[in-house]
Amino acid sequence: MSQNTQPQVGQSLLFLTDEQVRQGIEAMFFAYRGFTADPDRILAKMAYGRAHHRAIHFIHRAPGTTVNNLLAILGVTKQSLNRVLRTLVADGLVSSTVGTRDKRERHLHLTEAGATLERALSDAQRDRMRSAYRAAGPEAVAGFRQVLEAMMDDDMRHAYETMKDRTE
Amino acid sequence: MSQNTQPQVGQSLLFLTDEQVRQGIEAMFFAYRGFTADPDRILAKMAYGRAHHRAIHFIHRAPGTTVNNLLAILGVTKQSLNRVLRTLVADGLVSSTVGTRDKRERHLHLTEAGATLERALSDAQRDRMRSAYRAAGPEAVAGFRQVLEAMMDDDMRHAYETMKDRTE
DNA sequence: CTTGGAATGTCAACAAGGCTGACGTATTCT
DNA sequence: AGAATACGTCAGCCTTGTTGACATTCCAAG
Repeated sequence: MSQNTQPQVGQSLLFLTDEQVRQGIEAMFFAYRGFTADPDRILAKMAYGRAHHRAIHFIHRAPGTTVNNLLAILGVTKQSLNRVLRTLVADGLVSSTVGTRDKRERHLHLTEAGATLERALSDAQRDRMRSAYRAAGPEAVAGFRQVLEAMMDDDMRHAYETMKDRTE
Repeated sequence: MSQNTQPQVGQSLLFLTDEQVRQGIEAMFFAYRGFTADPDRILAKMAYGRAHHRAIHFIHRAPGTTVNNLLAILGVTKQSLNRVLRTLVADGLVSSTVGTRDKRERHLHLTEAGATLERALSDAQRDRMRSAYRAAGPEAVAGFRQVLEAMMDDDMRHAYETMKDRTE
């Protein structure tokens, strides 16, 4: 674990000290708390949690997505997602319509009310992200994204790239 | 990645499109999953969860820390932390000793067994972080850290800086 | 046409890990 | 002496994850 005691190795190796890496780990931990803090505050006022936010986010992002697809993106069991989805449908934030080609599938869309909540949540989260971006600058943002992408599991990176490409 | 096709407009405004920011949000979501995946696998084999990992991590990081201090860093209630701490002490991974200066305080340390688990967990997590760092390169890492720091709440940034400085 | 399998949904039970509120005990500070 | 602090604990609640079992609906292959 304790590599890099030789001085001449150059940054390409030197910057990877355990200490450096662990600071990254802690930064990730603390930053994720900030990342979720604002939407969490909004959600707490209603009877919703982070799971509802995630569902709403990705339904907004990929309208008409199927339950199975959403399952894969969110990485939870269908029972777990179903509980969340049921309340969202019951509360009129999400519509679940039977598929036309394959009637076993349900296609999920946000209703007006759902879209309104989505906007409130993502505005809050984007504001923080935007000011972090602004504070750090464009090059930092590029690096930020590069490291995050390299940190993902392969299948998650694939899901991420797919969604990314949809709007580029 | 493909904004800024107009060269002269200036990155300072252009790079902050909603789309760009939202991709950052999703990158953060997917990356955090990768970030926790490896330790989670280890912890699942024992009867432990992410909460135990966090406690162990910060006790390792700040040996002798008090319960109150740990509370503040982790951002949970003492009841919640106590539940975790109780099992860790009972299992002989953490020692809790009465303070010398102030006998109300308990100072927390990892035992040998606790340190061994800590190493296993952080090795797994560091490996992923390290390879992400390596893939992205030193400048990307600097940017990554800058954005994360800008994303934290003020008090968390303070806690983070304090711990960072301890070893610099 | 029947049957097997896939996609979806539902019910039940359970666990982790957050939370609040209340209370008790040491200890320290004022 | 009395207030404040640090810690532990009991009890109860919530969200969100898990398994397991089972029904329904539909597609497709035999």
